[in-house]
Amino acid sequence: MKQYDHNKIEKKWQKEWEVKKVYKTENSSKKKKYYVLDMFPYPSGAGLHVGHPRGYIGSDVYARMKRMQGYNVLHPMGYDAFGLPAEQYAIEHKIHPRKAVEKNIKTFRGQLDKIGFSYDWSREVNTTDPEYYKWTQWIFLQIYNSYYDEQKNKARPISELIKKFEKTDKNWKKLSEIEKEKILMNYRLAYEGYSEVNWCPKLGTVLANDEIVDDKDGNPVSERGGYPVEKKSMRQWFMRITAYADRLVSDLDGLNWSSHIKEIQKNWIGVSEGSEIEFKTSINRNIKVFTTRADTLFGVTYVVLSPEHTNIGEFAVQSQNMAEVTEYIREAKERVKKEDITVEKEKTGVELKGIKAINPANGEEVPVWVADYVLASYGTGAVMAVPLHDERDREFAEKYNLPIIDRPFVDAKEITEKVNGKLVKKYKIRDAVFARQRYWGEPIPLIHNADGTIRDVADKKLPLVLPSVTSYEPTGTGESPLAGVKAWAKAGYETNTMPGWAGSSWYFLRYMDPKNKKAFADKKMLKYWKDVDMYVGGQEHATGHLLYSRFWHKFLFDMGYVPTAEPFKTLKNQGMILASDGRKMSKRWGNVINPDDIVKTYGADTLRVYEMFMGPFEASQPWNTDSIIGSRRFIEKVWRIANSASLDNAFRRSHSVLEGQVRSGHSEDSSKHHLALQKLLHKTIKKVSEDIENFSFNTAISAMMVLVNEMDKAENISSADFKLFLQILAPFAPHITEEIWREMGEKKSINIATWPKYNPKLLIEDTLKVVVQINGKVRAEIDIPADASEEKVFETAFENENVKKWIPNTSEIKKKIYVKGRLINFVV
RNA sequence: GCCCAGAUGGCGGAAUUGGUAGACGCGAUGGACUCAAAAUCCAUUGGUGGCAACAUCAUGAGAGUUCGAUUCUCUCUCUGGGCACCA
Repeated sequence: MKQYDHNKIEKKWQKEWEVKKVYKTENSSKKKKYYVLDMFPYPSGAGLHVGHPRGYIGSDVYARMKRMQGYNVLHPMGYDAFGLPAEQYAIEHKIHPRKAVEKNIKTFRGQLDKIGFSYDWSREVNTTDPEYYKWTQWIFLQIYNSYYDEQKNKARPISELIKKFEKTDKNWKKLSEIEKEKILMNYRLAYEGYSEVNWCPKLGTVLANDEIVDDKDGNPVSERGGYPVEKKSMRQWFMRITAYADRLVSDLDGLNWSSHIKEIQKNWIGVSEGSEIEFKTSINRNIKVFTTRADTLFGVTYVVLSPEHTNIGEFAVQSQNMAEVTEYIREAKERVKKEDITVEKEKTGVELKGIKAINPANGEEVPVWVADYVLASYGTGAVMAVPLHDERDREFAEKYNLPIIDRPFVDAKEITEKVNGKLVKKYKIRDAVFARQRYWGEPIPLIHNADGTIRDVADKKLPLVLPSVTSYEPTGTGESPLAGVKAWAKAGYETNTMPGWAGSSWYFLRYMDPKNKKAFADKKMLKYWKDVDMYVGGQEHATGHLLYSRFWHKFLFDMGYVPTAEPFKTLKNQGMILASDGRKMSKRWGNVINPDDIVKTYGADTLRVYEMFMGPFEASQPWNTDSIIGSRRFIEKVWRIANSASLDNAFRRSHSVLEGQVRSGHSEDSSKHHLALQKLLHKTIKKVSEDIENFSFNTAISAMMVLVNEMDKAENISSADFKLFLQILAPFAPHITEEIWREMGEKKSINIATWPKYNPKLLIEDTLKVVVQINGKVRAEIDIPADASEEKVFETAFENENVKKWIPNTSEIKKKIYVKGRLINFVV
C-alpha cells in the first residue's frame, strides 16, 4: 500500500490548482453568482495562529460546495493594512510602514497558502495600495459633497441643497463664501468639527481607546510608558452616521444575521421614541426637554440642565447664585476631562436660584438645577425630573430634598400635543469620528485655502498619495506627522488621515472588479455580483466595521452607485479558538499554536477537518492538540480504504451495487450489505449537503466518520460509490480527495466536479424500529413494516415479551399514543 | 444595574416540529498482533445495584404544562458577551 505522505500530496495539488487556475472566478457568466466573503485580515507582524483560519476554513468549505453545485463563486481575500500597529512597528524599527506591511503580507500569504484555500488570488486587494485608496478617497468626496434629504429620506448631492437655498433664501447669495461654507458644513455627510480626544502630553500624541490602560489607582495612562492621559478638544472630521440611524435599525429585519449581532447593533444605535416638550421659564428663555415618559408630565418636580447645555451661560448669569453655579460648571468640566467614564458616580448638582420653570401641563412652577447626571450630548441636554418614576431623579431628589409627588398618568401622545410638544426619535449613536492624527492612513483629499474655505482634490488628481516623511513619530502638537511635511502643508492639504475603518467599509465591492481604473467597480460587475451572499467573520466587529460598512453602503445605494441597500445578506460569526489553558492565544501568554506546525505534522486536510469538527462553528473552543489525532485517523482511514482490496474488487466490476444486484447474481448476503452501505452513503450525502448549507460542519464530519467506519468493515465498495463519498469530503479535505480521485482515473479536478445528489429512493426504509414506552419509559423495541397500520403496530407491540411482562392485561391500558414510525406510549 | 446568549459523561460535543439522552471524536481500561514498542484492530466505558437479564437515578438548581421535557413556561445559581447616568 502506498504511504500517505500529506506534505507531498498537498504541495503537489496546491501547485496544480494554481497553475491550472482551478478557482478562478468568471467575470461574467450565465451561471448564478454566489459571493462568499471572509473579513479580510489586518496583517500583523505576529502572523496567524490556529484560531485565525477557523472562519476562513468554514467559508472555504462553503464556497467549495457552492462551486461544485454549479455557482459562479466569488471567494476572494485581501488585506486591511492601514492602522496603528504598522505605524508603531515602523517607529520602533525605523522602517517605512509600507515595508513592514509588505513583509507581513508575505508571511500571511505563505501561511494561508499552506492550508489550501480556494481563493481567487488574482482579485487580491490591499487597502494601502494607492490604486485602492484612490477609491476610498473618491467615496469620501462623494460623502463630503452630499447631505441627507429628510423629505426623500436619502442622501443627495450638496449641489441640490445649494440650489434650494438659492431659490428659497434671498440672503443666501449675499453671504460670503466662508459663511456659506459654514452653513453647508452643518449638512454635509462628512463634516469638520471638534471633539474630545485622549491626549497624552508626555508622548505628545493622541491615543486611541485601546492604547490606554488603567494604572493601579484606576487613572487612565498610556499603555506605552504609563503616562497620564487627559481629554483635549481637537479639530476632527466626522461622518454623519446619525442621519442613517433609523434605516440602520429597521433594515436589520431583512438580514439573515444572528439575532445576537442584530441586538448589539440595535442597542448601540439605541433608538428611543419620546417627546420634546418646552418649559417656559422666569427668564426669557425656554428649556426644551426630551422624555420617553410624557405620561408622567404631571409628576415633574424640577428641571435639570446639563453643565454643558448650549445655553447654560445665560442661565448661570441670570441666577441669583451665579458664582456658585459657574464654579459647579467649571468643576463638572474638569471631572469629564479626568474621570474614567465607566464608574458610577454620586450625583451632584446646584440649583439655579431665582429661576423657575413652568410645567406646561398645569402651570406649576418648579425649580431649575444644573447637574452632570444629565448628558449634553443626548436628547436636548435637559430633562424634566419625575422622582417617583425615575430612579436617577429619585436619587437626586432624595439627596437635595426635592419633592417627590404622586400624580396620575396621562396619555403620552395626547399630552404632548396638548402642550405643543413634538413626538421625536432620539438615538444613542454619535456621529463617527473620521480622522486620526496619524501618518499611516489614507490622506483626506481636501485642501484648506488661505481664505479659510475648503476645496476638494480634483478627481483626476486622485489618489492623493501619502508622502514620504523622515519620521513617523508624533509631532508633539497632536497633529499628524503630515503637518511636518513642508510641501504638504504649503499645498494646504488636510493633515488628518482617515481611520482604519475607511478602507474596510467598501472593500467587498472592489473584489468584484479589482483592477478597474475608471471606477471603484464597473456598473455591470456591480449589477451581476450585487451583494455578499455569505459573510464570515468575528463578532467583535458588530459595532465597528459591520455598522460602518452598512452606513457607507446605504450612502452609495442612495446615490445610485450600488444596486442593494444592504451589503451582507447572511452573516456567520465563527467562534474563537482559545489556547488549551482557556485563555486567548497571545504571544504574551506564550500559548500560541502556529498552523504551519500543525500542517507540517498532520497535514492541511487534517487541520481543516479538525477545526471544523471541534464543535459548532459559532462557538468558542479551546484548542487541544491531542484531539487532532482523531481527525488524522479519519483521513488515514479514507486513504486506507482507497488503497484496499475491497475497493479494487469493486473497481474491477466498475458498476454500482444496485446495478450489480440486478445484472449479476451476487450472493444474497453480500448484496444486502451493499445495499445497506449504499443507503448509508445516500443518507450521508443528504446530511452533509444540508449541514454545510447550515454551517453545521461538525455534524457533517461526524456523519462522514460513521460512513467511513462502515466502509472500512465492508468487503467491497463500488468505485462509483466511493467517488461520491470523495466528492462530499472534498470541501473539507481537498488535497487527499483530489489525489485519490485522480488515482481512480479522473482527469479533471474533484474540486470542480458536480456535487452529488442523493437518491431519495435509497432513503426509504421498508422496516422501521418503533420504541414502545409504558408510562413514558422505554420497555421494548419492535420492528414493523414501514406501511403498517396503527392497529397492526399496536398488535405487534402486544406480542412483545417485555410488553406482556409490564402489561399482563391489555384492559389496564388507559391511553394509547402512536407517533408514526417512531414510538408508542401506553399509559396504564 | 440593564440587555443578549449559554450550562448535557473524565474532555470537545450529538439529539428533526416536544418522542429511545449521550451520535461522532478524544481520553481511559482490557485484549489481539509484536522479541518489544509504535501503528492498527476487537471489546468495554454516565452513576448506583446485580454474575446476568434487568432495574433505577441522571441534561446547572427548584417548580409547572404534557401520555412524554435536554427541547416549552416561571423562579433562582453560575459562565460568556454587549451597554454604562441615553431621561
